[in-house]
Amino acid sequence: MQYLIIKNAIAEQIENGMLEPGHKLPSERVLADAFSTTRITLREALNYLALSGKVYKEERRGWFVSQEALIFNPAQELDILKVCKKYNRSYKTELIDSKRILAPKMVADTLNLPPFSYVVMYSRLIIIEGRKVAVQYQYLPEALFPSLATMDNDIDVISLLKEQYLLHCPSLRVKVGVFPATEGESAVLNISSGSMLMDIHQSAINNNKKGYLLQVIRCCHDVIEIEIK
Amino acid sequence: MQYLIIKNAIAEQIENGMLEPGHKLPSERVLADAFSTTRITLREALNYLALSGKVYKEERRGWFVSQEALIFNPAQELDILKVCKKYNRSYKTELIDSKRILAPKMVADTLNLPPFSYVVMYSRLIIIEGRKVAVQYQYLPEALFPSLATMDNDIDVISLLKEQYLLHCPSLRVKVGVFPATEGESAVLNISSGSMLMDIHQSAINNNKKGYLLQVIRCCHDVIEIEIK
DNA sequence: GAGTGGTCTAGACCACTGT
DNA sequence: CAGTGGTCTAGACCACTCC
Repeated sequence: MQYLIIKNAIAEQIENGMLEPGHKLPSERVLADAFSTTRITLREALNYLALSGKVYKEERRGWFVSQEALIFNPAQELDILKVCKKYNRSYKTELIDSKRILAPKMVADTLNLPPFSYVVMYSRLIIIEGRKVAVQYQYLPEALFPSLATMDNDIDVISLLKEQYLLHCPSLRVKVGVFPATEGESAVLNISSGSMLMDIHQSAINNNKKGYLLQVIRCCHDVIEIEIK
Repeated sequence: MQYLIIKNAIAEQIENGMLEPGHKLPSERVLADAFSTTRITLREALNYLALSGKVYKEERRGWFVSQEALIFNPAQELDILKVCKKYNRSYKTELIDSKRILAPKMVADTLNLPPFSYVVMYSRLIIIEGRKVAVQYQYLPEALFPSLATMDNDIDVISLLKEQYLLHCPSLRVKVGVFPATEGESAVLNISSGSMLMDIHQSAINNNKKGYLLQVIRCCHDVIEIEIK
């Protein structure tokens, strides 16, 4: 199988440090020529390489060498940017949207909200080392955070929680899966529609079974490794 | 984009119950004809559909409709077959291999073993509803289970642990990721080389920091959803 | 042995990116 | 505007599965 040979050849170049994290690979046509094959076969090799987390693709921009994965413990940590800091990675977030909505079923179920509850939702784009790597959604029940309903601006949800609630919360409930990107996520992350994202749900529930935060992180799978201790 | 239209059309058939879990889809050539396209484009649609966990492929056998995912809590449960029982799914395991080996670095690190420790390793194939869905590896330090070294046969590791150790273990340490199948795994699972598998590491460490089990489950990603409470 | 999926060729056109 | 990736066509041959 030619595509496996090509995949391994490129993987070796990366492991030997010939291609540094973040760098762009030569264009598909150049690589196809170099391996005396067609673009279809070459793309097959790159797609498999991407599954292994060694390279990633940005829509219409090309293929890039992945950084080493960040190890993240979603049962104890809400703030993924803190992990970036630990790894000395540059990072940035951008507010995509914030709004007050009727709690969707998934949110209401997770946070044990009564019917017709409103939640405030923030969605943010997470950018690490200049790469758009994840979308983060935070849902806060309006009943517990009445002041939020009147705020349009970005706020630091995690600090807010720490002040008000987090001390009473022994640990987070976590759900992890792998699901394809929605249209919207593909657009903001610059990835092809339907690519696979790692899906991390973290919910903070107090001892009275009241949920005060659901955070959903949808992240390119080569970026994060999950470890729960 | 034609392939997205095809993907959605097939997804709709599944959601409407026209295609039942476990059933085989028509052949690629038939489907390509039905959508007036080429096999390449049709395969692209199916590949994306597979990412979303709605269908899966068996090597050279065809495409099948996925079952609903099992929800599994790896922080509290070692035995995935118990979960099958809960969901009323038929299941079976087959011993692939059992041997005594020098602990690989990953195992020694996880279980805090001294250099040159031996471990006993069992690998098993997990079959649910007739489908080969996962490979399970169990590593037990020989020092803690001296009787195992002389045994060739299959044993129920989980029962053994429960008897000897598990009562002292408050919870398991878990690591989750997404990694491609190795050659060997592809072969036993009947999936294409390099397809994506969900990777679940569970380690049982006692209060003296002695590790007495590392279990690694490598599972088709449409089969399991992970939930940690 | 017929049919299937796995792999590959050799092109093509379009929309978009980067300069 | 040149070059890139995204998508698609219309074939082909092989190895394997299933009957």
